[in-house]
Amino acid sequence: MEYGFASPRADAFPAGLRVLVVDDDPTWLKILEKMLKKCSYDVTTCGLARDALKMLRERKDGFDIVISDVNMPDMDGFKLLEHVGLEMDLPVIMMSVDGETRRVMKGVQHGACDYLLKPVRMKELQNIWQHVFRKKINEVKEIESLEGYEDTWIRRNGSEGSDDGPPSSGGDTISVKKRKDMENKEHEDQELNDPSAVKKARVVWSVDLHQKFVNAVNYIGFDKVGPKKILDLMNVPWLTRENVASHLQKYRLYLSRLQKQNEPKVCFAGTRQSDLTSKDTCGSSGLQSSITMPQNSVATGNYGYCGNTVLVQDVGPETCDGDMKGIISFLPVTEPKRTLHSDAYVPQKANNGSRQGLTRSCGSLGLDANYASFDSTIQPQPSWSGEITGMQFTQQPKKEQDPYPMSDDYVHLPLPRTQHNHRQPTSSVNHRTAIMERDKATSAEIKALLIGYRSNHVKKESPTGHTVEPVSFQSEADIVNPQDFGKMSTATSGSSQMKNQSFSPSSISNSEPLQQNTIPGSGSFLASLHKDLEVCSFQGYIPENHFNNIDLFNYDDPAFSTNLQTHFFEGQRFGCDYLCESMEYPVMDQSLFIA
DNA sequence: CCACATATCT
DNA sequence: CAGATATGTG
Repeated sequence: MEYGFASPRADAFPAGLRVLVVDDDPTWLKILEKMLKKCSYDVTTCGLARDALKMLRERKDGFDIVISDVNMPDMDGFKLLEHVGLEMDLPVIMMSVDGETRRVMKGVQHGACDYLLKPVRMKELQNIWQHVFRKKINEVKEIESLEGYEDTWIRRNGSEGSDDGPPSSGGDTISVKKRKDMENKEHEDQELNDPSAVKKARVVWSVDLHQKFVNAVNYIGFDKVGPKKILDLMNVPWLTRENVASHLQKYRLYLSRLQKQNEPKVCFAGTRQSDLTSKDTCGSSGLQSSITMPQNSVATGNYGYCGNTVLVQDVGPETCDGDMKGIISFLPVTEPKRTLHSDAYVPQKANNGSRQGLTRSCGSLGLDANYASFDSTIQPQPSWSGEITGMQFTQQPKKEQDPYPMSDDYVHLPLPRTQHNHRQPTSSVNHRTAIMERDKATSAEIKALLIGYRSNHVKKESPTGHTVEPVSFQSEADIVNPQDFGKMSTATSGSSQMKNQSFSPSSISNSEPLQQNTIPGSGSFLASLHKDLEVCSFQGYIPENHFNNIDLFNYDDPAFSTNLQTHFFEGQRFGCDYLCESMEYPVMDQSLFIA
């Protein structure tokens, strides 16, 4: 079966993979070209990012993958990456001479599917096709995940503009549809001419969909969510308000359950983070935190499970340094959520009470304190939202139970995917049509590992039209002092405290940071989570490709991804560039990685 | 009537 | 259990 590669030589895949290499250094360009050709790839080189972009735009389906240098005079490699991610959803591999983590981090955050260090080795190039392949697979999965929607899904084809992706292997697509049609037919027979009697197709909240949902929720702000708003934000045509409402109901339930679980153990072990004002530049700080964190936690012996512990153990300290892969896996970034003013803890109607509490606590989970200071800034989202254990958004019932749409990159690189999924509001939605046979083995293995989140960014405007804080702000506030990670611990269920935060950055305290998840033995949630992690992540693969890390990362990643996405999205929305500058994702949800 | 929360059903 | 649907409220 073909994989939908537009490549003329799809049959010989990966030979013929169309690679676009962008590097301002002609020497490198030559070298790479040679190497790539040796791999039987169809190589196109380009010395200017601008030209590359132009080329890509002109020949939308002309390439399968892009390899770009980071440092280029005319256009920052990241910028290019960003554009590619947004406009054509192609896998992009970044490369540079130095492996400065911050840079790599940035690349990753911008959606690079891999990051190569020069000199690039043949072996690495030989394997780049994996990214393309993986992407294809993901696309397929995505489609599959829509099967549950029966006819509704068809609309996707029509309504969504698709710039995306290579023409699918229509055959499969069709077959998928066919099946649906059949199903519908059956129903129709029963309900014949009374359309009103027809039951609505059940919405299957795939990881993906859920992801969007969570994104929307976060975006709106926990205390302000409403089905309608979410629906709008999600921008999923066939979804109804009821669907969302229902899901929201479950979601809340889930969250409150979660909260309850952790609530009891309240304690303060957090340290004050007296001044966060340090003006660290994004990426770096995030990175730093992530990297250091493990060490700290280990050293400190504190709640070792500050998430990364697991990773630490597996990865080994060395990783904390040069090894990108390792680092990346630490990327427990999380992103602050913007909220209209969530700190304002506006008491709502009585019946909202519970929710409020929830909100609050969620906040606390995510270093709320840090964000609390700004009004319409960000708010950490309940990172655990939707992940793992509890709320199980459907694992697609269909074909093999691959619950998680694979994300592009996991298989071999530990890069969380951020990328290409972010689309401009307008161009939104990918249209994936390719369907291919799934590599069973692969999927089985990876299966639960990742939750590829695919973002779909939210719509354009904040519904309320409120403005967004300057990002820089965010950066400062969000940055988490690595040192504090080791000490994170529980806190009261934040609510009370949070709401009274005196919104001043300096007073930010970390006292109630990761509370819930961090709590030792705080319940089965953790326990089970841990188990899951172990089971899913390590089985069999540890030794390989940093899998362990990525696995972990992705595994519970919905939150992360969400965050990343959101953040990214915001970046786009608000201009963009801040992304590059303030991409730092505070480390936080390590709790999710509890060991 | 709408949007929402909540309860209950499937 | 997840999601749909019914009911009640503002």
